[in-house]
Formats: sequence, structure tokens, C-alpha cells
Amino acid sequence: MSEPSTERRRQYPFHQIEPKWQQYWEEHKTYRMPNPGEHGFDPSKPKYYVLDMFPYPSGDGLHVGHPEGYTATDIVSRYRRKQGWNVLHPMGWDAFGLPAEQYAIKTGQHPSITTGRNVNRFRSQLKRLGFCYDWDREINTTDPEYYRWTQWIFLQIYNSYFDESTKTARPVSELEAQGLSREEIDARRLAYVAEVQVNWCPGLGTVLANEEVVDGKSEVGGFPVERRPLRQWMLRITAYGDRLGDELEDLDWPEGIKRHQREWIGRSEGAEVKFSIDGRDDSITVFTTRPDTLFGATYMVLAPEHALVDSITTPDQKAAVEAYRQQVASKSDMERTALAKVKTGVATGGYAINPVNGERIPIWIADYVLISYGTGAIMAVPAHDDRDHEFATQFGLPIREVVQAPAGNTEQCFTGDGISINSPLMDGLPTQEAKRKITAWLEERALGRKTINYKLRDWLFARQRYWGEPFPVIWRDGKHEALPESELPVIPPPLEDYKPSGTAEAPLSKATDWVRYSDHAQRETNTMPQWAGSCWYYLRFTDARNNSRFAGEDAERYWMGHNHKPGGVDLYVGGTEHAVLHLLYARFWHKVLYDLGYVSTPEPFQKLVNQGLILGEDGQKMSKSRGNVINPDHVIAEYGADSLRLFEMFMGPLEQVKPWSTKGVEGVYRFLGRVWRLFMESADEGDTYTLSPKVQDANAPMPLLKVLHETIRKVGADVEAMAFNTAISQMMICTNELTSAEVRPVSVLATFLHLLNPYAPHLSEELYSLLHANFPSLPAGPLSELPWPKFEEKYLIEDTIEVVLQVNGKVRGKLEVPANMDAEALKALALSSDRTQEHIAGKEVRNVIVVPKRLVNIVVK
RNA sequence: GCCCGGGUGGCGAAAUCGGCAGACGCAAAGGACUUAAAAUCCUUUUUCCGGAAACGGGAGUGUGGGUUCAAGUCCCACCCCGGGCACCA
Repeated sequence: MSEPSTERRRQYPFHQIEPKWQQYWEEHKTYRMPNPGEHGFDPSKPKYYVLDMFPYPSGDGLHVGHPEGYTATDIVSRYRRKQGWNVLHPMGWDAFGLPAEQYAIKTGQHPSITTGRNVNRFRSQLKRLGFCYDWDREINTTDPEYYRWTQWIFLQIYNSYFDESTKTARPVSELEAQGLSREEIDARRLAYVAEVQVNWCPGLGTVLANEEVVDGKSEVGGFPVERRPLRQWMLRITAYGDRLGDELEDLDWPEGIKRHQREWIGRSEGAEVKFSIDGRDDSITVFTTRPDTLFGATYMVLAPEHALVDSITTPDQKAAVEAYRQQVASKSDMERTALAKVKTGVATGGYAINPVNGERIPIWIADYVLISYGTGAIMAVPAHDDRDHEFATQFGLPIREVVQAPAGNTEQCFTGDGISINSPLMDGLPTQEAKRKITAWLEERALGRKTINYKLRDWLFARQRYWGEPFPVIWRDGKHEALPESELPVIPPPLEDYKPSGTAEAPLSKATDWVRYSDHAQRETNTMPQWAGSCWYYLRFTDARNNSRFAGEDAERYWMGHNHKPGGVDLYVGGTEHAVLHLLYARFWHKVLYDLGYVSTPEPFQKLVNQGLILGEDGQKMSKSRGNVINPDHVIAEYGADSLRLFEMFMGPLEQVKPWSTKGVEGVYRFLGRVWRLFMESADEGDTYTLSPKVQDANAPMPLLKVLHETIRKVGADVEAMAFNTAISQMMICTNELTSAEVRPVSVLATFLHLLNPYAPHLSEELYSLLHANFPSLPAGPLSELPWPKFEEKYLIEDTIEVVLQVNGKVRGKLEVPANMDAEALKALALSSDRTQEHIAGKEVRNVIVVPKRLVNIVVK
């Protein structure tokens, strides 16, 4: 019975081949990678750790963006394995998160049930793509056996402080030994509790994470979000600001991402300067990066929320100040920033004294000064700061120039480096020297000191959510207390009702039995943010089933160390959306663990590659509402997994943004069909195939050997460079060559299958096993376990080469010459050639440029 | 506004160090096979001018300049598209 007429005939029987090999791999655990000391581990091989950013298993299943990066790492893994490396290539699930919780709110079903269902779907989809993951190492961040260690790491952070002298984390027990008080120690822990401004969303009745707020509105529902102070757990990531910036240096990351992280950290050096308040004992400290402009400070600005505002404000300004503060408080972040085209503010009526010249300057409040950065107060130098300039112009405040711009400067408000003027202490000094001098002057008089500030804020680590890791912490008499390790994991109780409470209380607070730890102690009811689980998952992969440590020491040292580089994971591939947060948070945790001696490298990820977004066929971002979403399941059903893999790699460079093309999938599908027909032919219209009579155990002719060895060379070099698209082009060229050959030597075909194997593992395995069945002298498979072929230089060397003849840079002819012809001979030959003679006749030859093996350019006049 | 990424045929793209622009694939056209179609195989395909053709000549990598014997590639200025950031003193 032939195929139904409506269905096109398959290029090759991928629908039989692919499940067959997937089953084989599963049954034989082909891709299981033992750890050091385990049976089957070969310590003589070098290690290579290839990691994908693990997915959040959403209810929608895999989209075509996932297999892009996953195929790239799969190719690299298979290639390295064939090259004789021990390759660690694992997969898991970042499964805590909002959608599962939202679904639970709607249905009352525990999130672990939906999560389990989604994970099963994702896993089977990934298996259908033929990826060579070691599934014995699969992890799930919502598994208590996993998050017990997430909680354990939190305890290590909680029990540490940052030692400024060594710039490392140290156990707080050292502070206890020094006799510090409970309060002093708590104030220095890397995990601490603070009252901070959070995003409160009245519409949803809950607190939102920063990343859940878009343009001042909730990402879900689009309700307005306001700031509100709340008691929160914080992680002291700012302590690591310098190291997180400096230690990017030796990582093989895209420069753009490194820059992005450095900007995010936003280190800036400057000085804190104390201004006394006129007529009071108090003082206000400001932060400035330009202490050299102190003589140009003509007013001062406090953030509206600044603690001293009330006491400074004079009675006649009280009403105006109150009204302004009211107005600012009611503004969302969006209104405060995006719409802040025009500066606003009011005078407090109070005055400060400039410490360098005793001048009395007015104190204003304005929302262009942020309470959360620096000291929440600035000295305004309108002549040399754009924002101050704008404000001063608007409110008619004096502008005094104290830096002379270099000649030719036309800017009204000069913000660059120049020479100090009108500044008695530093007149004539260039900016950098002036800064040093005035800072020293201030320090001598205890009026200020050198300071470093960061844009980076401490990490707000608590969420008022159900579906996240509970904190291993209890509260007794209003004080927090770590639970002992023996009580891990702390498992959240099931709830009747997962809805947010409507107050700022976390959902867990509704489980009263669970919350009550003892007569005098209650459990912490906040949970950790989704980032927590992904901060260390790469470590768990090194020893995923260890139940006495987050990962065994030997396994961690082998997979993360051993490459003499700062980063442990050799290759990490994922999307740019994690350029800052995930990568910064993971680096922070890793450094704490490194300082405490738990891991062997200072950095988690040595080489980072970002895959580019795949757009819809219309060139727009894929989205349900546009209706341009491509479902990988459908692509696999119609063309097979090998075609999907191959197309995703053939579309263009991995890092680039590129549109989907169904026609393009058909193109690579046809290519795989051509490869199939190099080996097999079919007599009827069905799925019965026999070996092609052109496949023979014969000596390969030179032209075939040449293209084959060129293909070995190019495909190998391109995998190393992750230029998969051009590797595929070369394999197409090789296939076209073989298609037109009358005889297809077995040795050439077998070698070609090795090259194709990382890209199209199912088809290549099948053809190899068919070939081996007919020619038993070939090494027995599976192909993926056989060594990668080596190219031989002798087949690449050309006897004769084509040299281009140019006259005045224009191509006028070509010459076939022996490859070893020297420059002089080439020059003589070029000058006497008929083709060049036509163009140089009657003209003066002024110069002849000879580029051996490439071209001769004759310059005439 | 600032910071990235990108602009090459009808389309996705290629071009190791400055050395023949457009490999490979898609689409299109023609041919072979077929009663016919699909599939497959072969050929053509940057563009303009001349030529029946072989071929020859000119132009051409967003725009305008520059460096060079030679520029997609290096330098300067600008335009357009995509993404990110948002007053951090």
C-alpha cells in the first residue's frame, strides 16, 4: 500500500530511523558520562563541560528558540566526544515560578502537579530532537533533594560576612570570636533583613519583583505599581561589586555582555563631603564624583524622601514642601523618570554651608535626586553638570564656572576634564589632580573622604510567593535564626488556597500549623526568588545524585577545575535576556562559595555565547497574538528532527537574529534526502530501500579525496569557531560532488558520515549501520562512539593554482600556474600575458604588485 | 537622549590577514524523466550596455568623503532598521 496521494513522499524514512536510534541511545545509555572514580571513567581524557541555560518548563512546551542553542551545544558535545574528551552535557528544569502558581490559584491544584506534567512534556520533546544529554544527571529546582542545597547555600551566605581587608567572604563565627554583638554581626551578614521600598501592586494585592514591573505597571494585568516600605531579606551583592567587575577580565564572554555587566555594577569613584546646616548642629553628607567643582556648588538638593527634610524646612516653606513630597509619592516610577522631561522641585527654606569657602547655599528638594543612590543628597554644580544646569536654569539659581574647558569647547555646560578656576585651593590644576588635592584637604579636616559608589543595589531576595524555596530561617522574639542543616530541606506545606492574601503577607502565612515552629518561634514565610535555583545548578550537574553534599568534592574539582582558567564551565550557551541578572547572581553565589572553600574556581562560566533570537516567517518577533509561532513538533512530524536541527544551524550565524523560513527547512530536508540517496535507492514508491550499486569498496579518486579532506578540515574548524552554517554548506558541496560520482567509495562515504554525525545524528547512525552491514570490515558502531576523522594535508595541496591578473586594480584575466611559482617568475609571466598586454600596451608600467598564490596587479599610466 | 547589534542579489547568507564580491541554500526560469503532475536529475540566474553565441565592457556590498597598487573589510561624517537602558551626581 503506497502513501496517501495527499501526502508528499518522504525524502527518506526519518519517521522510522529517528525513534529507532532514540530508543537505542536510551537503552544503551550511550551518553551517560561517569564521574571520576566511577566505573567506565577514563581519567586520561581531557574534560569539557558544555552547558545550556536550562529552561523554565512552561505549559506551552518547547518553542523553536530552544533547539537553536541546544543544537549548537549538542554538536559541540558530539564533536568533542568523538575527539576523545570526557564531555559533561546535562539538562534540567528551572521549575519554580509564577505561571505554575497562577494556575494553582485558578484550579487549586498543587503547582508540583502542573510542573511535573510540563517537565515530562519538555523532556520528551528534547528526546525527540536527539540531544546527547546525560539524563542520569537531570535536575529539577523544585525537587526537595535539589532545593535542600539551595537552602544550604543560603545558610552559608547567611553565616558569612565580607572581610574588606581580604575582599573575601568569611564565616561570621570569626566576628563572634572577636566579641561582636548580635546586632553588629547581623549588620554585617551577607544575608540580612532590612526595611526597603518594594513594588506594591494594589491591583493584584501583592508585592512584585522588579522584573515583574514593566514601565511602572505590573507585567501581569497592567495594574499600576507603587513603592512601599516592607521588611525584606537582602543579599549583600554590593560587597562583591569590585570583584564582579574586575574578574570579568579573563572570561571569554562577548565584550557587549561584559560591558553591560560593568555598567550595571556602575562603580564610580568620588568623595563624600559634609556640609553643615546653617543655624543647626546637624550636617548633610553628599556624594560627588567631582569634588574638584566644590567651589561651583551654588545650591544643594536632597531627595524628597531624605530623612532631614522635615527638620530643615522653614515654616513658610512647609506647605510647599509637603505638597511636593505628596505629589512625588503618588507618582509611579514611570512618571518619575520617563516623563521627567521637565525638572521639578521646591526650596526648603534651609541653607547649608559650603565647607571650602563658608558660603551659604540654599537647600532644595527635587525628585531628580534619588534616595537610593549615594547619600540621597547632592551638591549642585550647574556649570558642570547637565542635570544641575537644567534645574538651575529653570529656577533661576546662580551658575558659577569653576572648570576651564579646553580651547574649542562649545558646550554651554561643560562636563569634561579641564583646568580648575575660581577655586582658591586648586586654581590652575587639571581635573584629576584637583580631585586628589581637594579630597586630601577634606580628609585632613574630617570634612569628607574618598568613597566608591555603585549603581548595583543589594539583591532583594524575598518574594511573597508560594511556589519558591522557603527560607531555612525561623523568628524567635523578633530575631531571625538559621535552622540547623539537619532540618533541611524545608518543604512548603500544601495550601487550600494559593491566592495572595491581599495584604503584604506571603501566602505561606496562611499555613498556620506550618508557620508555628515552636511555642516561641515561627517560620519565615517569604520564599526565594526564581533566580535562586539557577544560581548554582551547574554545580549540581557535576554530581546530581549526591545526597550528602551539594556536589562531591572530586566531581566538582574535575568538572569545574582542570582547565587552568578562572571559569569552570567550558562553554555556556543561552539568550541575551540573562546578560545581567542571572549571570551576575550566579557569579556572586559562586564567589561566596569559592571564598568559603567549597568550589575550585573563582568564576562559574569561562566561555559564554548568546544565540540570536529566531523571528517568525514575517520577520516579526514570534508571538501567539501575531499568529507566527512555529511549533517544533509539527516541523519534526513533517521533516524529522535532523532537518529541524540542521535548519536551525543553517539559517545563519548562531549569535544573529534571523527569521524562520519553512522553505529553508525544506532545503536542508532535501539535502538530507540527497545524502540518503548517496547510499540507498528504492525500487518502488514505498519505504523499501536497497544499497545503491554505486556504493563500492573501491579506491577513491583524487578529486573526491580532495573535496572530502577539505570537508574534514572545514567542518572541524567551523565547529571550533561555532560557525555551523558554513560547516553545513561545505557538507552540501561534498554531497553534490559525491552525487555526481559514478562510483562512491565506501571509505569516503563512511568518513563523510562521521562529519555529518554531530549535526544529523539519527540519519548518520542509520546509514553507518547499513554501510557496516554491507561492508563488515568497517569499524563497528555506534558512529557517535567512533573517533573523529583527521584530514591529510597532502590531499589539500594544489599542484596548480589560478592567479588573478589585474591592471590598475581591475581584473583583466586569469592564469593557471604551478603552485610553487616564485614572485619574479609570476611577475614576468603576468607582464607577457596576452590579456594584460591588451591593457598595458602603449602605457608606462609604474609598479607591479605580486601577491604569491593570489594575484598580480600591474599599475600603469 | 545614551549604549549595543545590524544594513551585501528577488530572499537567508558567504568572503582566515585589505587581494577574483555573492560560496551554500531558497525562490524563479528552462530542459530531461512522466499520459500528466509531484518528486528527482541537469542547466541558467547581481545589474546595465554590445553580441546569434563564445565573449567583451561598465556599474555594484545603506549614503558621502578619505587612506591604499587594491576597501564589503581600515579611518571620518551621516542615514535607516532591530534590541537594551532610563536623571546613579
